[in-house]
Amino acid sequence: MLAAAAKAEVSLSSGDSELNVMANIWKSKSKNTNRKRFTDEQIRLLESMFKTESRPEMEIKYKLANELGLHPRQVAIWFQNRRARSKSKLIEQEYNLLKRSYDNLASKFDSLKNENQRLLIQLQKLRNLMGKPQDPGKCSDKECDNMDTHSDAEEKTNRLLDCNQPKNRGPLREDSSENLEYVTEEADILKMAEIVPDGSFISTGNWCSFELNFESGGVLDHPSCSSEWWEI
Amino acid sequence: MLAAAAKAEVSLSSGDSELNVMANIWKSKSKNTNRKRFTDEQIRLLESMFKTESRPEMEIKYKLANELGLHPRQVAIWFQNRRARSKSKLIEQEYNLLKRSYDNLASKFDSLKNENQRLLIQLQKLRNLMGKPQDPGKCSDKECDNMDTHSDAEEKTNRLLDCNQPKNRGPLREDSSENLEYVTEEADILKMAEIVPDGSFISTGNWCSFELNFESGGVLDHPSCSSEWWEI
DNA sequence: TTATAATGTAATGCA
DNA sequence: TGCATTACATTATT
Repeated sequence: MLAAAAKAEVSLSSGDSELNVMANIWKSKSKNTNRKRFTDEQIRLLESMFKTESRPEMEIKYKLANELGLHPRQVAIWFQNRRARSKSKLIEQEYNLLKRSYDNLASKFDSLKNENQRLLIQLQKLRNLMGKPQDPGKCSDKECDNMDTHSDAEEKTNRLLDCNQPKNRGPLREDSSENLEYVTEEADILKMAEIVPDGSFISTGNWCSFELNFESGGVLDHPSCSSEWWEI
Repeated sequence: MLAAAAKAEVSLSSGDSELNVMANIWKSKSKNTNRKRFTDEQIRLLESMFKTESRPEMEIKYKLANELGLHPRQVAIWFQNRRARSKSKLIEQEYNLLKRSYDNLASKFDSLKNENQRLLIQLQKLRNLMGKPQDPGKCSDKECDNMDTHSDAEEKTNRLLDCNQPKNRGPLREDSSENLEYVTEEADILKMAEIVPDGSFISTGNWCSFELNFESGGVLDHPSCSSEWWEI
């Protein structure tokens, strides 16, 4: 036995088959302590303890160990592993939560786009009804600008959305279909907007560039303040 | 180091209860002694193998084991553990990806909301420009007034906002009911915007009904922003 | 120094 | 074989 340990030590530097030796040692150990897999009873108590206190004091651990016929070390390790497990589970939960949130937001986004389109149509119809829609002198500068740049803004939105699509591979698989729908819809909206005879379509540079800015998320800590981008 | 190992061995032969043995083993702060870790060389080869094939054939495993001086079983287990590791890493990656996607979409949603609001305002302006806005039968009493319509829209969106505010801090809250509310919301807005007599949007229930559910939690999160309503 | 959180890794056992 | 679990190691922190 002692020879075996010595051999392990020696083979450390050789870095080869000492693993076998160690494996044997372990096996013999675990044969002695034939307690892989705690019993249900043990698990139950540990679990209930974990529920109230995920990181108990030494004393409690000792008490637990005593009650369960385990070594305090085993109890401590169990708690460690348990914490790790619960953490990784938490991550998964948060992922699912986030996923649902995303889907929800996506559907809202969709609805909002539809509404936007309808509003555009309404605007179109209204403008058509009024033969000569806007006379520049009448409306205040800003409002007038809004009017004139309406389709412009729309186009910006389109571009925004369009360039959103390719990089929006985030929400995994099924999202791609949504993206396609978005694209189609946006194209339609764009067509609608193009009907507008005011010709205020200014293909200003690519709005995608602004997209690239906030990839790290932190930039948009105040997303509701982002209204400036199309306010131009 | 060798002394430590020897100590463990001795306690084994002394025939103590196995718990004491384990205790001694633990206490013997096995510094470098217990090197069950594979060699860098071994890891390297395994790793490079894993890159090309994460679940190799039996034959390959045997060959690897032979080359590395490991048991085939060890090699198989290594691959298994390696796969598990890479999987959990993948989950984390996907979470981050999804998170970015969410933020991205949220900002787009925000922009879209702003534009939507703008469109509403424009519609209102146009309507005001036309002396005779809508036929009374269609629109509700309040909406037919000049800017009040707009205010109504704001109010509605405010409610939408309110129900969303609580989860403003992060996408971590469940909000399955929001969709329904939003749909109603949209319909109302559309109704408001509806001036063309196609009669598609007959008035539904009153939107006031859902103003009671939500506490305005995170409204103060972005006090400086005028876009609080329409907020997610 | 001890203790332990956090992370990684080898191995076990069951379905 | 896949998966959860046990045990242990390593590193960093206090």
